[in-house]
Amino acid sequence: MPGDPTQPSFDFGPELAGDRRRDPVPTVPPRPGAGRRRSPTGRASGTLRTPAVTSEVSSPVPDRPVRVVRVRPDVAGLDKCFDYLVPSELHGDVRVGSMVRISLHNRRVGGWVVAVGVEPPEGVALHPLAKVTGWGPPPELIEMADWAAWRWSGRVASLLRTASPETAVRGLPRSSARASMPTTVAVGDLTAMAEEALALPMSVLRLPPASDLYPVLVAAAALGPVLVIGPSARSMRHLGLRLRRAGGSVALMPRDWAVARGGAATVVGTRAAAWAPIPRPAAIVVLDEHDESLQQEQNPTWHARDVALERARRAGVPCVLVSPTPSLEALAAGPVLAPSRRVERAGWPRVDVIDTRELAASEARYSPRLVDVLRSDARVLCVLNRKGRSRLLSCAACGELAACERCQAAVSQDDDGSLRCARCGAVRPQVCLRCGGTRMKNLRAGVSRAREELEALAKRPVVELTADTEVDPSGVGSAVVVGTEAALHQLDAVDVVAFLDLDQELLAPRYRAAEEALSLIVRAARLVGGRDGHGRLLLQTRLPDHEVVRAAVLADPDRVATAELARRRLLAYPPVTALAVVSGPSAPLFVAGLVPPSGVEVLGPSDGSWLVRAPDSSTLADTLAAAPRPAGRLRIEVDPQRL
DNA sequence: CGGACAAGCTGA
DNA sequence: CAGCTTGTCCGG
Repeated sequence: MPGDPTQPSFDFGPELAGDRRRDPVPTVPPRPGAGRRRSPTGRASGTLRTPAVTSEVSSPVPDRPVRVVRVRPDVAGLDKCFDYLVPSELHGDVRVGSMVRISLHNRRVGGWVVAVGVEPPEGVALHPLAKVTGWGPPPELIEMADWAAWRWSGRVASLLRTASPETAVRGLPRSSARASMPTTVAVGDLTAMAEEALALPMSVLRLPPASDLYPVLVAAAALGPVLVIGPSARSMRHLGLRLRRAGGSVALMPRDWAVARGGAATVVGTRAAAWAPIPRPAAIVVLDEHDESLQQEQNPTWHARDVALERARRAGVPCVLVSPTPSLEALAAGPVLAPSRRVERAGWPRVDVIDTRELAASEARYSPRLVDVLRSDARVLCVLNRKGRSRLLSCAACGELAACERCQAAVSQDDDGSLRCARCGAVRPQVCLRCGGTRMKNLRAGVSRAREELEALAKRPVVELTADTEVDPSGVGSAVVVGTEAALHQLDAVDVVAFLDLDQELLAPRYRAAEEALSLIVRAARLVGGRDGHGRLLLQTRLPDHEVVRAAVLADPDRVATAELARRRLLAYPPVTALAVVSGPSAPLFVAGLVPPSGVEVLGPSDGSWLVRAPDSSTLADTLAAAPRPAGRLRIEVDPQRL
């Protein structure tokens, strides 16, 4: 296939050829809007003399080739840029974003060209670049990395690494195919909605769990080379391949980095694809925007949604956040488009709520309704978010809770029956510390224990599926599956998902518990399908009127959003405010250097960490950036998912 | 981060 | 005081 971008003929792409022909200075015109928001401040500047850079770049002198470039080294713990000479034979290969090797302090290290045509500082002997490794992120992403480092109080280099190819890219594939779709399948209402969303600068598209998102992808791809991000690698790959099969030019990240950098493909990928090197996206779409895996766990804790929003804003292109249950952050960012109530309801499954308060104690854990389902031939997944045999025990004789003799934390039961403390790791035999009794009552069964009990009730095999069990999900066959939420990721489709103890999710001591619980229900809903199928969710709870339960029953995620926003206002939690958790050995020193402006509070320490609360993320970032960074280990978690 | 170099410690 | 450890500084 001649135009297939996945089988490319590699050469130096049109961009490079053009540079050679027209102008030896492959400069990037400074975008007038780049400084609109408060610019990423200070730490990165080092010897930067910005005015000189700007004037150089905006009025390139043709007969003065690139002689000096500014390079950001890929060295952890060094947040500074340095200037280097470009040997004349490398002029054509060096542009903003290029990956190079430099000698720094007698070491060879990698780095990125962040500016060209730099006025070198006086009195410093410049070294030449050691090597041009290959293509790197486009200039917009070099700027985005500065912004994100400021926004999440992190290191620029770590973000540039995310935006860079895994192996050196010497040339870009010649791409003759156009990125847009040659043919469009008739897909009805969803296409119209997606087009409506794409006509707005920013919008939230609330589509129920059972929706096929392919029409959204097609509608976006019709605009040109777009960037589409979602949490699950499998489903993003699937969507991308569908588009490719229909004739679209598709780059699957991270594998097709070079194709994406070529700029003529629809770019599809997971979280890191928010940094895909597509030079001029026509739009950015984030699927399942509510999913917490779109946020990076390690520092800097950037969120793909926020990166996408900022990228789109800077490029002046539409950004669409798609989710069955948009986060409060998304709802705060723009208008919501949703299908009719009829259509939205059809895309959520039927939900049976079992009020366990009304059941006899013996039936509360496994309700008669659940037992009926277990004894049918339906494919059933039981979700219980507790691993092991038991998480909370009490003495059968005296009722004393089983606690750790060393640190008093609640202990849980190992598979061999001994009691283990999750906090300090102490292990002791199953003996009551108060009365010496040796029989324990399970107050909360873990998955292993539940498996045994369910098998007795179901009268058919029950298999356990957690993040660390080695069961091939396809080999489960007709067995009932019991597992933690990991099972919701591993299985493809079932008839019934039963939450054995939804209250554990609803009452979890985390400020996002309600959103997280609804997110789990959405996952479950995807496994059982929409209302028109025969799939069902079964929720065992003592809180049948909780807004999460009501939202699932009524297919109305807005109930959670409304209740949750009121709570966040009351407690001054995000997105009403912006938070950062500061911890680590150097935290006391860092916190001492903070100068909180009015409206910013520093709370703590509690367990060795501080909480910084600001009215908005921009103020938070400015406050954190203004404090000196002490040496030593320091963790600054901006936008923590948990507190 | 990690190399360079200086200051501090140890043992004969 | 050689030989080593530990700490601080700085990179173009």
